[in-house]
Amino acid sequence: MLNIAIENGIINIDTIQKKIEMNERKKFIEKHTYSIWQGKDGKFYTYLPDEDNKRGKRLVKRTSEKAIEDEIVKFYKAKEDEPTVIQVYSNWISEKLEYGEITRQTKDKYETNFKRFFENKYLPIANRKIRYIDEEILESFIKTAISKLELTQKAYSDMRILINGIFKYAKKKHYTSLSITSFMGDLEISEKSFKKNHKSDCELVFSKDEELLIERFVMENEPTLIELGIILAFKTGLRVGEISTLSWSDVGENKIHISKTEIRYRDDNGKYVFDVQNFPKSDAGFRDVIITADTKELMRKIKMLNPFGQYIFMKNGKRIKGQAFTRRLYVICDRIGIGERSIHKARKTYATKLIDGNVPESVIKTQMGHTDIRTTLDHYYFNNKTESEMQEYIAKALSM
DNA sequence: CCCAGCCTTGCGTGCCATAG
DNA sequence: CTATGGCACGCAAGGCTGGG
Repeated sequence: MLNIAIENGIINIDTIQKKIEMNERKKFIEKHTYSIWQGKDGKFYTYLPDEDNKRGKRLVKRTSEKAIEDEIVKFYKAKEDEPTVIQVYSNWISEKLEYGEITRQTKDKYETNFKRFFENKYLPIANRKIRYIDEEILESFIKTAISKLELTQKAYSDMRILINGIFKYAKKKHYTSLSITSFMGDLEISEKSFKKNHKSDCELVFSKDEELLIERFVMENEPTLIELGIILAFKTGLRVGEISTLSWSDVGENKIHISKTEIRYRDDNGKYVFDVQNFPKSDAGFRDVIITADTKELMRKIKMLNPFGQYIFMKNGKRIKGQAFTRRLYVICDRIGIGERSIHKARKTYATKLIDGNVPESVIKTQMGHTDIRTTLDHYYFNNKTESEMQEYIAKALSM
């Protein structure tokens, strides 16, 4: 059983902080081989190793036992070469990067996650020596983060990846004896402790009417490239990263070939780099998306605005970034008085329409670029019907 | 679990229309 | 002619979600 500093059911962070310090302190004092004695003057004495001194040690004197212990702890702490959590973390991560086990984008992700979880203001452990992190501390660390940082399940799983990675690496290097695998196996965390981000269906897709309003709003004025790109998203279900990197050579008579996507990572100076990656999000992402007659018409309109560019969607000679589409869609939603939704919701709307339209699953999978139809059904299928439509469907079914 | 995208927000800047 | 303010986009930073 793990012990945890809990008072009235609430983890006491101060207690845990003290415990970390106590563990460190105990360790150092045990390590100290010279004895501590009280002299006739009532003061406390001990020796500390000192290579500069002829005797190889120097005598220290303090007025209290605690003060002399403080001095011992300070001394060994300064000499301490045992790594902190953050040091283990960065060694682990650079090793992984070196071996090509993770990509640059993942490193970025881990970096922000590490800051978020391990350097949080409630119970940070980044700068603690990893050897003194025991199971009790670790459990408090995890539970504090979950409750104070209001983590979702997903966020916790991100945190777990780091914890497992760091502690497995630390054990391999003999920085700690703690077995993270068995610790995690024993750790019980209630699903209830996680924050849920519940979103209703109408926040996740557009209804038929809303899509119509958007299209009308765009087409009634002089549509810009960005706006036409938004319409394209509704008509093809493409990811925004795919739209923003389309070239005319990708567009065929009846289909659009998807082979590129927008990526972002930090360069060595920490600056963000937006780039075009010559393969889509997943292998299934390579695909030919069938387009209909009205989409072809749309493509003609787009071509008139930028017929010769390297990319279809360009402004001032530069590729338009994915976020420009999302922003513009927000504004359009505001203008026509419907709830703001991102362009990715156009993809979900598209998928919902295909499913409701009884399109064969194999076709839906290809159009969406999914390897498994479950992905589409689980994450892209929502109820975007109005109440009267729903009533109609149900009435029809009941009368049969 | 590992990976890679998407989402949201703040800020800077250039453009444009309009007010002063 | 200049100040001002809205708008749209780029850049950053950090959080969330999807995919195999």
